[in-house]
Amino acid sequence: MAREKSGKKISLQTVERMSLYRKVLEDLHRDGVANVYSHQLAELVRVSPAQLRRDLASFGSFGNISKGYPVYQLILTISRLFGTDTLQNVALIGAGNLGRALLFYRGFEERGFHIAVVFDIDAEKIGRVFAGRRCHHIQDLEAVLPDFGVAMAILACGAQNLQSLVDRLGRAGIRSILNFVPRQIHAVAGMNVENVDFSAKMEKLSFLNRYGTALEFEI
Amino acid sequence: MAREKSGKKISLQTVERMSLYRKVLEDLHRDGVANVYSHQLAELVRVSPAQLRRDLASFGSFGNISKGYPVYQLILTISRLFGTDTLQNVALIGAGNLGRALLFYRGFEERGFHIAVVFDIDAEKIGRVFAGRRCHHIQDLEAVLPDFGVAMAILACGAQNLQSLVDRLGRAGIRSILNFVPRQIHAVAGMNVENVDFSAKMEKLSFLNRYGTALEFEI
DNA sequence: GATGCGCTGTGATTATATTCACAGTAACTC
DNA sequence: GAGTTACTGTGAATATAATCACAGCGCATC
Repeated sequence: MAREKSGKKISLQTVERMSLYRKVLEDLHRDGVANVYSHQLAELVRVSPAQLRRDLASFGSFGNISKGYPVYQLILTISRLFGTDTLQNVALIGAGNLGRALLFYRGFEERGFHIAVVFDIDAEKIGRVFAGRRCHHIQDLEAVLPDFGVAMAILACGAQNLQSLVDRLGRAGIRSILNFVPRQIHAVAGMNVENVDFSAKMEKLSFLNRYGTALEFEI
Repeated sequence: MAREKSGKKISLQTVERMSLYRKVLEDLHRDGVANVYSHQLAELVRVSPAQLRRDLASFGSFGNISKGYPVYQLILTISRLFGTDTLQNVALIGAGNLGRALLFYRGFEERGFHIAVVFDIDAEKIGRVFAGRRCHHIQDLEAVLPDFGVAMAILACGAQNLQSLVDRLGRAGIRSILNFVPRQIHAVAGMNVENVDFSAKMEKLSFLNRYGTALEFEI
């Protein structure tokens, strides 16, 4: 949990919502909107106005009391908060179907992340170039990584020896991992892990389909 | 929020953790483990033993007081809770890079979801077969969907006219949407939406890299 | 320059989630 | 069959998150 210098905590849930806010603020900016009131923005992201105001206030006050919040400036402030106001290099482990889809995905670049280097274990893929990036063998991780100054890695590889790969990444200076592999991995000291599990989301949706509207839940 | 017949609520956070539990329970089952204690399972998913016990207790008691929890039976119970003990058909909208990666992804099938039908807007793709599934034009949504009995859809398409597509899906009987498009969409009445936003997760990680360990947070 | 309006930021309150801690008990020992 | 151990399930306590509600203010209007 990060703290402001005044000692106020900023919760991770607030940080997650901040991504949402930024997303719709980008839309508003595209549409030429210069200022927005908390109740308008809150309506767009389906959050209560009070919560929005508290979230934004948690890292300083930005709202003009009669104009609302300045759209563009808020985008910049949130980007700075994330550290995505400048592009940062990330590494991709695994050039399978998902890995290659991520390489071609433009959303990362738009939000400040550049996949700079790719690793795989499949000899057939080594040396090939995917969307402008050459694929290296995972053996050469320690040798190649320093050239790119990456602090974050995306895991889209197979599940074999996953944890030892994570440990290795930690030793090689990786501080954060976005994990697409549906296995539980354990962060080494000081490392942060976020899991993306499509199926888990589907399971939640399937649960909601069954019990979400009917309030009685039978075993 | 679903309720048990006794009136106890089961929270969505509990449901999300249930996916984690099931994942590591599958691992244990593969390894031939028959029973597991709450503190062991809790350690594996990095959750407190008390929370694990409360989560599991929230839909009935299952633990044997001296053997712990029966691994296989718990997997079955959680599957039933999700409604994934039988395979269910889902629709995929968008056969771009991401959509095709999802078609080839085996994780869905393993967890009870079968992508049965694919739609796209790109004339070049209509009629082609991806991983055994023929791609239909999005125009034919209403005509084709009923053949497959799907209640869930995965959105992996472009952002244009996204909300009207969502409305259309709702009218065509889709009750849940897994949305990969990084735009905010609004569910119609009775519909559930889950968003998957890779970049948002990266933003959170990037934030943690900056402020996660150092507790002081400067504007 | 006085009045009114409607906004933000935030203390106080309520709701929700997590942890603590222990009663109750099955299995195992002697 | 009495004693010991170590577990589960759960009421009580705590911590965290969300909401309410309002003071205080900038701007518009007259």
